[in-house]
Amino acid sequence: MDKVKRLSRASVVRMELYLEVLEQFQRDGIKNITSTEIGHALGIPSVNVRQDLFGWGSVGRPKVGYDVAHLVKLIRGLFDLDREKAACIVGFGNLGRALAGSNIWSRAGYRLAAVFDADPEVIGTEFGELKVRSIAEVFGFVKTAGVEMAVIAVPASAAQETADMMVSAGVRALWNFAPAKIQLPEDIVVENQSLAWGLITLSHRSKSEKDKK
Amino acid sequence: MDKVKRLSRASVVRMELYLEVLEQFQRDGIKNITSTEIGHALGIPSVNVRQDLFGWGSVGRPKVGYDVAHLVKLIRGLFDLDREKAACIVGFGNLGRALAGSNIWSRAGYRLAAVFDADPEVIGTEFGELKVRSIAEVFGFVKTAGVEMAVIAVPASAAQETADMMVSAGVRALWNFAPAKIQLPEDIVVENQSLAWGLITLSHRSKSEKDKK
DNA sequence: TAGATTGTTAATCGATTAACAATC
DNA sequence: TAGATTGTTAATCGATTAACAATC
Repeated sequence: MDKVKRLSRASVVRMELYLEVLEQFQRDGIKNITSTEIGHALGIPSVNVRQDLFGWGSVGRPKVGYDVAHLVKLIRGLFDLDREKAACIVGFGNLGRALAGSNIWSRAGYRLAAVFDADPEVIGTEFGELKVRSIAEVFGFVKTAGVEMAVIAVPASAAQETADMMVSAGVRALWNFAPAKIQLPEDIVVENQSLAWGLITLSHRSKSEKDKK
Repeated sequence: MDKVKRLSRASVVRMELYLEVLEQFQRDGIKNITSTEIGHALGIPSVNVRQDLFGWGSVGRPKVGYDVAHLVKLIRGLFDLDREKAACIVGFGNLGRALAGSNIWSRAGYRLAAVFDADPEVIGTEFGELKVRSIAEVFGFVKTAGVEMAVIAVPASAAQETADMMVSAGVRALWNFAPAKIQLPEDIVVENQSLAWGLITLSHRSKSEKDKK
């Protein structure tokens, strides 16, 4: 078995930040950038930047730095941002609507192909170019449209059931906003982004900061 | 200086999950729970649970496990969830609305005290019991209402400026949804929850999963 | 050339996992 | 008592930081 090098999770988070800085530099027409400059823009040590980049095909020149365009291409490739991937949202409440209306999709290479809801009142209403579909259409649609990823924006009580349905319909990745732990086969990618957890973490960190004094 | 023990970030995330499991057990009227049961419910090893709990005043009895109510109180105390803290949202677009309408606040001990926006069209409109206020009111309101935390739900281009304003108005913690790195004094707590980053991470993990095969 | 910066290995640090004695 | 489970220390693992040679 080949030993596949893997980006640590911390590294992934930082790389996303590098990408933002790099694209800003690119827009400004700057051709080269040093690890020191990237680090400075983000408030992290330059060695951290170099270590993250090391081993992924980065090519930097001493005294000059890295080629901005090359680094952008490298990171976008690593993250698979340049391939268009079809996604859908399940649950069209406030959160589903907020996500549908945001501009995050294209930036990460996703195309929002469908929106599903269980509420007959909501089904059939239009949102931009999308029409809200019934949950009943999931199986057919996911297969024909080649949907790879589903956003779980349903109540916690329906999260597991919804996730199971999407996976058996053929979806390989889930972005879960329900405050519930979802159990799925290991080869399904689940990224949890429960807002409740974020808020609780914030409460904890605020308290810790206060306790310092 | 006293050496203050700190929860690692990973530990914080797990503790939030424990709390959910514990409160479920509590609703079911179960008095005791073992680390094995908690671990099993979440798919993590029991030793991990015990190690997280160790040193924070947990009291378990061999063969019996931990007292559910005691553990709940312990974690809620650690996270400061039982004290009512005033919060506000800045930016009342789709995301701000989704957050305002969600039920996450009380769970983490926050009370949504105000909503601010810059758009004259939006200012003055009502949302539940809240009226959308003008940004101009921030300084007065934060001080009199004792607002501790602000949600940054404005476009990335306005994030830094908005954050600076909130901090100088007296807010000590920020929950930042803008895909921008905000630079602030060290004693201000910033929790980043940029949705764009989550989506990019998902793209990366999907690709890694595919590459395994 | 001298100085700055990368590439890479080694050392440190912190978190997870293993081991096991204490105890109910 | 025997067995299960906690509490706690030690070992392992992985990520961060330090060090420094290579090189532009």
